[in-house]
Amino acid sequence: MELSKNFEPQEIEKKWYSHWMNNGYFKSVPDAREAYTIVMPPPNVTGVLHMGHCLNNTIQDILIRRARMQGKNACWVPGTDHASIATEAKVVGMLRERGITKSSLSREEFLAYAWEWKEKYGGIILEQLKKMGCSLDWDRTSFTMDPDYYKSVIEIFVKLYKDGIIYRGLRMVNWDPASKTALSDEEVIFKDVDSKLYYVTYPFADGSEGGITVATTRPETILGDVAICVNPLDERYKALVGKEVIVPVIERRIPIIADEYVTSDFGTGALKVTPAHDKNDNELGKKHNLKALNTLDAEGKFTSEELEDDLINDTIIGYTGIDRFVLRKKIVEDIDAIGQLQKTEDYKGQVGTSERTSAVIESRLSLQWFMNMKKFISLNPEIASAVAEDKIKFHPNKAKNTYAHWMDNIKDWCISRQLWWGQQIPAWYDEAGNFYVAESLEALHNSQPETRKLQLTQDEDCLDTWFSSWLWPMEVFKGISKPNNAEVNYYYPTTTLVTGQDIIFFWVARMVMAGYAFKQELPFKDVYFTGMVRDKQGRKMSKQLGNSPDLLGLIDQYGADAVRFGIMIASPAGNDILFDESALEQGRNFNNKMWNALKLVKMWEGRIVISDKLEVASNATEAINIELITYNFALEWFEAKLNEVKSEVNEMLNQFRLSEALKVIYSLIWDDFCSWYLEWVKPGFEQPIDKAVYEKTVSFFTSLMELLHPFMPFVTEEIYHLLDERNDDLCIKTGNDISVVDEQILREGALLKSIISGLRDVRNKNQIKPKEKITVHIDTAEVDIYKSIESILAKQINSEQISFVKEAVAGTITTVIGKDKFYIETEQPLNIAGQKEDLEKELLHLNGFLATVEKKLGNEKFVANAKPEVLALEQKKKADAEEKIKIIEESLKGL
RNA sequence: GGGAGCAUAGCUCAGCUGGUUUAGAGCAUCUGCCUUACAAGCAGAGGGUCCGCGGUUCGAACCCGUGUGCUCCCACCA
Repeated sequence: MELSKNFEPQEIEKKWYSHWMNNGYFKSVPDAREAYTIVMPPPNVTGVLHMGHCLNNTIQDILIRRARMQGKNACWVPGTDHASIATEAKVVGMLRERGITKSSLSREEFLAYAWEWKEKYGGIILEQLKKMGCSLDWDRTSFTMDPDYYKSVIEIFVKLYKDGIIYRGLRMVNWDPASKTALSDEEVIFKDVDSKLYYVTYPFADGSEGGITVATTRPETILGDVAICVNPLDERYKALVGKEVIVPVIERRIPIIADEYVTSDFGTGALKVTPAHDKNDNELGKKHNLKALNTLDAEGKFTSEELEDDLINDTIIGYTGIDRFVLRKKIVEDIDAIGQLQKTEDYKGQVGTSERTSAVIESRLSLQWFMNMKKFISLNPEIASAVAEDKIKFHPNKAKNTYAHWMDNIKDWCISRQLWWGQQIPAWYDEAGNFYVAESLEALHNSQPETRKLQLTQDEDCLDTWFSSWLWPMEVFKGISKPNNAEVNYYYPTTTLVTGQDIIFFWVARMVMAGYAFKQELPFKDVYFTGMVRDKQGRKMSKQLGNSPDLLGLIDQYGADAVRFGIMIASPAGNDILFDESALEQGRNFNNKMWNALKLVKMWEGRIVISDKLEVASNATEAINIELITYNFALEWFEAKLNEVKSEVNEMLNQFRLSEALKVIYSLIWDDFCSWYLEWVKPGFEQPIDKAVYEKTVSFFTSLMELLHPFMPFVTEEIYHLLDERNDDLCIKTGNDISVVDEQILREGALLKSIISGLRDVRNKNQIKPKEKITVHIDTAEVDIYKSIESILAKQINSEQISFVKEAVAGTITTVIGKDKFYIETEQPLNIAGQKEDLEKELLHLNGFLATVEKKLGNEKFVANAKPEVLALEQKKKADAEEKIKIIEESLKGL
């Protein structure tokens, strides 16, 4: 079969993915084997695959494929999250394009559109994961609004309500005016903004001269002011406390009060108090018994509904319906016009924005559902201790602190959202305003028959998305809807969770809570936190910057394996990765390298000769024996190298050091296998190859593919099948065991490599043409070792003859490698000065080195305190250095 | 404002228990090669004040202190 010049991934990827699927390799059912379970962090149904998903899912696939090849029952569960805010926003946007407003639709009509949208677009991201080679058990695909899942969420809500953990209350919440819903604290992102500090004077109500000046960043809330507050110790204002001032524009009389909360050295030391629009002001308001006057509606526009009628004047009526930011400018102008604006200063502040819509958050007084987190955690103390005590291990470990800190400072969780897309809150209101919580209306009627007579309407709101996703690891196995079923008992707790650090609070912490609270068990044993994928310059990837590459385009261009390689090779555990397309090129080149190695091996296929064993025959000629010894050396060396790397890789993967493991495999394949081993055993042009060498080579190559497969599944599966006739697939191959490493042969291999490199360097420096053959005379104490590597050495440095000598050979290039002297015969003119310079440079280095060692050994305290093995090592270093120095000095004399 | 982390070659990073040949890898760079698997390649080379300063130690990239510069998390001083 003719193999293409380069590896061509497209067809091969399609072929193998469907082959794996057709054979059901990714399916998992409980059996006697140990389970290895990963639940995929469910992407939003609105999502398209981006670099973050690519990193995250590549890591999961590596772990799951490795587990599968270790003979474990590997189960990786895919799915999507209904993502209430994000999806509802998309659907509203889609409807707007069709000229439909959400408000013109009933809840049922809107949800019909939403489901339609979900069916159409919701699966795209999962299809894209197939292109990456992700070995997910697709039969288990779940959705956080599947009927059973939905019911489970409701059930948990009712349970927590009955336990007194969920409550309803009027609180200051984070209000997103764009999506007109409350948000949890975690959904608010603070951003630095350049704003202004406006100094506004409130004149005294008694008509006396002057007034009190406050500094505010939010003049648009002035109409809701109910007091001015100063620090009780502030000498400037002490006398004014208790006086009344008049709010500009609205002309309301408000008192000056005192509270330690106010810092005297900020602004003017006087604070305007607006309990309806600021969390702190609200607290202050409660403490001092002040009214909260709301002046902004759900969309952040001015409303005068709560203002006293007799204060409403034409100016205020003119403000009606004006957006808060426009209103800010307008009010400032109006205050300036009446001479009460003292000055304006630039000010750097922070504003909270919505994680989903980026709208600036309003603090707003609102009736919402909350979860009492302190109480919840106190009932399930393992939530905090499991992570602290490493029952759940975080990688990197530092995430533990973040988790602990959040737990210690946890606040109540606002779980209601003013949205329709999501699990509707199972609470019903009667006409008197009482509410009843139950799984369903029917359940309510059954448990409280008297409610049958009431006119009940269900709460319009739905639950925070994370109130459903926290059940993910158990409910994908129906752990809530069908408690203790065989599947959940087998797969839960799951093994490893791979996710971004950014959702440690949103999701990871809450899954731990749910695990202990609802199943009395941890949800996973290890959590691998990935960093963020940034661009080459370290910037976050974002649509605005346009620096987010098109992942599918990259897969088309480089192949999925190359993309997986590229994202993994520069991906230190838990740190951000700087994505650079050149890493993908490296991956593509790596594919080609392996492909070309395959081509070489396949070329040998037709010219295999049999020599039964690679053993030195007593009756064979010396030349043949040397050849055999050489083959033996190469085979044994690579065998040892392979085993060494296998065990390193194993250790690294156990520690989640995936990037390092990949680097080690890359180097094993490219350097040790291709550059060294294959060159060593490669027969001359159109020469035969020994059967045993051929078979060993195929077996090595196979092992390499096995080792690499979790990282680069397609190319390895393809090569696996092209190497030999197979009736199995690499994807599910198990038993790539590690044998004992022969350390001695590894040392000899290292020596051989250093001599080859050293002599090639001599050739380069002396401008010996690649085609020119040289003759090498070696002065060494270890002729035996050289005998076993002689023919490899000769071939690798293009030498026609190697001989062993005991003294300098005249008219040759002299060099020293290790403790051996080499004399090279060449047709090129000798560059004595150059050789001298090199030797002297080496001598200088060795002398410097020797000096440091001698200094150590000359230090009595070192000799007295250092461990014996350290001392012995230093002595060996000294002896070695001295020996080498002697050899170089001798060589220098000979020049 | 509080906390965590980072700083090693041009770039991205290893360096795990302080001692393992006066610091390692990949990429990039330079030199020479179209050598019959591979120029998306081969061979070789150069490149470092381990952020500054101070300390502990027989010995420090590693431990401690301090300064500087970055990054992240938490916290609504209007």
